Amino acid sequence: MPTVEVCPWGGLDTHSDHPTIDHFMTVRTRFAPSPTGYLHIGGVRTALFNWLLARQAGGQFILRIDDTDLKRNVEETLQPILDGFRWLGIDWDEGPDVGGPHAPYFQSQRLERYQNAARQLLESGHAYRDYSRPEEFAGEREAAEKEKRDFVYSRTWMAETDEQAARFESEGRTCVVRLKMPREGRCEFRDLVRGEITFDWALESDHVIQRADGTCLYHLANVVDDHDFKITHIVRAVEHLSNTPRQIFILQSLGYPLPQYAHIPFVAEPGSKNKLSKRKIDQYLNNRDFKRLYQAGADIAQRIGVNTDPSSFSPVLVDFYREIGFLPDAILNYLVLLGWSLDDKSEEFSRSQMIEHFSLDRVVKSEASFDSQKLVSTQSRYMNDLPLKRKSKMCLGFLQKSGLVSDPVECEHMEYINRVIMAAGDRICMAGDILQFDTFFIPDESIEFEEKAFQKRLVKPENAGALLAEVEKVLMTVPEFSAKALEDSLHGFCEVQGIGIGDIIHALRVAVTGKAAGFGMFDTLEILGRERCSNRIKLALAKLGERSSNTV
RNA sequence: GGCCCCUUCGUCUAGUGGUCUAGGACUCCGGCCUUUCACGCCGGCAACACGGGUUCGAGUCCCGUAGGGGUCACCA
Repeated sequence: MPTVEVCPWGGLDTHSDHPTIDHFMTVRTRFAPSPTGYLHIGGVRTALFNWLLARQAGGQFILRIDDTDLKRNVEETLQPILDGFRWLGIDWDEGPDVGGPHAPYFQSQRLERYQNAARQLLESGHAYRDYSRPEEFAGEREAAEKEKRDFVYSRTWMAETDEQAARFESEGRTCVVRLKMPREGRCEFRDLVRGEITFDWALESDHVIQRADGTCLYHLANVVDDHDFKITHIVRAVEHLSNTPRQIFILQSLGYPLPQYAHIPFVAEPGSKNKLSKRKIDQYLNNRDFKRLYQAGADIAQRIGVNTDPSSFSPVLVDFYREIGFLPDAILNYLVLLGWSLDDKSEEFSRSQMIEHFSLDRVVKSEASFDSQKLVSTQSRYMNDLPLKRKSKMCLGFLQKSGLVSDPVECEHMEYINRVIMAAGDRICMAGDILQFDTFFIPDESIEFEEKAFQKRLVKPENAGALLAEVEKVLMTVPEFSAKALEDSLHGFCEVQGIGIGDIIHALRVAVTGKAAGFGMFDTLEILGRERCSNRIKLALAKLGERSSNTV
């Protein structure tokens, strides 16, 4: 078996120039997460590419659970992953919860299938019982390493007949099943992203596919399942590239057709080419942009009572974005451009546009670093395009979770919230940003004046207090308390006083909001309303009076 | 270390031998607008890893070198 011809179902010529889709067969792709308790952003990217391919071709996207080796509570650790996909709108046609014609979709429930395949491999001579003890096998490998030569197992403890097996067993040995890999020739296959790939068969070692206790290993399970589920395109991260020869060997030995392979680059760490990992958050936090995103998220999370421990709350995990009010479409748009592009200009892709335009032949080969800035920028664009109603609904959730607004919300209060959100405009990037404008939702007496701003705008300018007191009178007498009328009145006031509008507005802003920066001044006044503006100005003046009497 | 893969601005990318004096996006830096912040608008900085070929001509093809990454489990 020196060379492999890639030839999937339907007689598709994989060496043609149109490798993406075979119109004669249904495209079926899959994503096979391990139930780890969280959904990794890199995994989402891989799933997205698979999903896109299936949706584009009108095929199926399957979710299969790789739990062969896991003793932990699968249900509990799987749920966050399913929730994550649902939130993102990446739906699966077959898999957990939805079932399907090839059920079960949990590898832990398919052991028998793998054992049958192992038996078949044994019978056809493509695998053998190996009675070596672990230290014996390892010893051979270490010896090879020491002598700096390629390791080729001697197969000393290989049993191909029952007599041989009996002899080893009489020595008290137990056996595993190993692949009997070819020792000459090359394994050649075509990768939809990388082109022709070649490996020497002789360098592939005899991998174990079944343990002594009868349980089977990942590569066997993987290949058997992909075949059983009729997967046509294996789109996976490039770290699986070197696993492909042994999988092809299993496939071939079992007489199964080969799927199309596409090894996509993985998502790399910010500013490096290492694979993005959940465990290295502390290190990523040294990256300015990454830290900024994390901090923005943590600020929001703290106010709504979400744990901000970076081991479970981090920009590497999808949950992070859901917690702080990102839009799924924005995340998908960002991710689809991480390793894929349509042309030299297109940046915006709705779901349907992604489905329409995505193609594996435009996937790049090199790894793409995770860039939190660009993700935030994409999110910001999507948020600004969101209709007010949806934006308000998202923001309302955060106001309620932080206790700023009652749940359920009163109808007339909703109108007030809408006005705040409209005035905030693009200052709200993620929905949780609404909490930065909490000043509009607190009782007047709870207002806290930013110390620095208070000093600069109220304490330091000599006549600020007197001016502010005058302004308060003006506000009380304005016939209509609207942004437009307020603007006119205040401009008029400034003219009379012979000052610029800038001489009063900063003090006014600090007085009514407590903050140095915010939305348009007149919008702010209108939203707050006459009475609250007056209350707050009086509070500010009182505080100012306290100050001067203290310092005198 | 063996094998495999990758290498264009800080980042994501366009580019398939000839207006590429390398285009776009994000970031960054100026300026304008302005009552603050943000937006917006205008402008700017910034890249073909290196060395050999092939060719009239190379970011684009070939060969080396260097660098980076992945993988070499009775993990997935």
